[in-house]
Amino acid sequence: MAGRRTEDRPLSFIEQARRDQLVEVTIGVVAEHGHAAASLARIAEAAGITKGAVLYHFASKDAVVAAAHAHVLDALVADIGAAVDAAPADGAPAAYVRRMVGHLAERPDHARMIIEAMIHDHRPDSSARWKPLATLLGHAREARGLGPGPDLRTLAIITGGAIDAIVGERLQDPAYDAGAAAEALVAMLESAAFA
Amino acid sequence: MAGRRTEDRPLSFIEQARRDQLVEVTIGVVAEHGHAAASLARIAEAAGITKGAVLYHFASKDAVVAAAHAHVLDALVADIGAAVDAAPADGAPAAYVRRMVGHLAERPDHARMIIEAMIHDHRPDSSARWKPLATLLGHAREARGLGPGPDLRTLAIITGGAIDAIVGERLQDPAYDAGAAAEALVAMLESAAFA
DNA sequence: GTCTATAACACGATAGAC
DNA sequence: GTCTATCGTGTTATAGAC
Repeated sequence: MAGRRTEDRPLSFIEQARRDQLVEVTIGVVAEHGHAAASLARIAEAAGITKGAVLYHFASKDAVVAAAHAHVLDALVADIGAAVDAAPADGAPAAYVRRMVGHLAERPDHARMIIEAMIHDHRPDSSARWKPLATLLGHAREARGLGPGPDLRTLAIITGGAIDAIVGERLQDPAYDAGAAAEALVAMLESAAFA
Repeated sequence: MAGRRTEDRPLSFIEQARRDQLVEVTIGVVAEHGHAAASLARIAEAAGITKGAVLYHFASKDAVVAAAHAHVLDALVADIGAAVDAAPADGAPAAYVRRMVGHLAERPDHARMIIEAMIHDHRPDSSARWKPLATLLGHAREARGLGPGPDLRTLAIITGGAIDAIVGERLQDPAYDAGAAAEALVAMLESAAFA
């Protein structure tokens, strides 16, 4: 054991910097080659160091990829959370859709990383995906003084899938106007939810 | 070269049967473990033969998986094509959505195989996905005597993504009513396309 | 803190026995 | 037509030099 980290002592500044760098290049590698082809050798090469050095800073290859995944997910929830909090209750669903599309369209690497991660653990609790939007839709309906309407779970699932497809199209065709598509989706969603 | 097939002579009946069996088990293996983990060894084990025997019937591992992919795709397009052809022009988009959700909900293995395949070649021409539905929407609009409306490409992309999400939810929660979700989606689509 | 060297294994594919 | 045995490569991870 040549000094390999096992304890939970605080990270030194330079060690934190190395980890940040590795997370950064791992996002790029996964985005470009996919999760399956993101080998330790490729990550190390992209970072300009050796495989052994990577495994000094992280316990395993999966730990590197998990850290990269957590990083992009944190950025996503922070951005969407701020946008939703800044919107009035009856406009929160629209803000959610707009910011989700905007965030991922602005960060193609993050979008691809999230897609790859959703694929890799192929038993993700899908309710984690649609619950937040379903909750926002429920509150928005209350704020507008409306009674019960169409199934919010289905509405949230449809909207989530539509967001993925818009972002995916934008990834493949950078000329595609994802913002306009988001507006079309918002119009469809509000017309269905607040009919 | 121990008799390995390289020519295009017709397949014998038993050879065709072996290929069909291998395609069948490969669909199951890919659906369960994912494309990346669908190794030659696993496919061979699932079929009850050895790796060498698999590679006698197919030129490579990729050829086995490609054959399995082609099989599920053929079944999909045949089923959806028949449903669309049987519907009137102004009802074709609804028939497309209903049959797509129905077909994939009834065949979880096929659905997972298609998902995995879309992931694997991660530069698929996405227009192949939305063009057919966009065309149906255009014809339906003409059949109803309507003028130009919202962007059909975006409408088709949104609908396609929503279908994927509904099928995905159904895969994870077999109790989820995919049929009702398809009806909700059809209502949203028609209200947006034929407004 | 980073390196080299290597262990131990899974992969796809081929060769040749039977 | 199917087998065993094997080659060559790529993989994660560890051990130990520096």
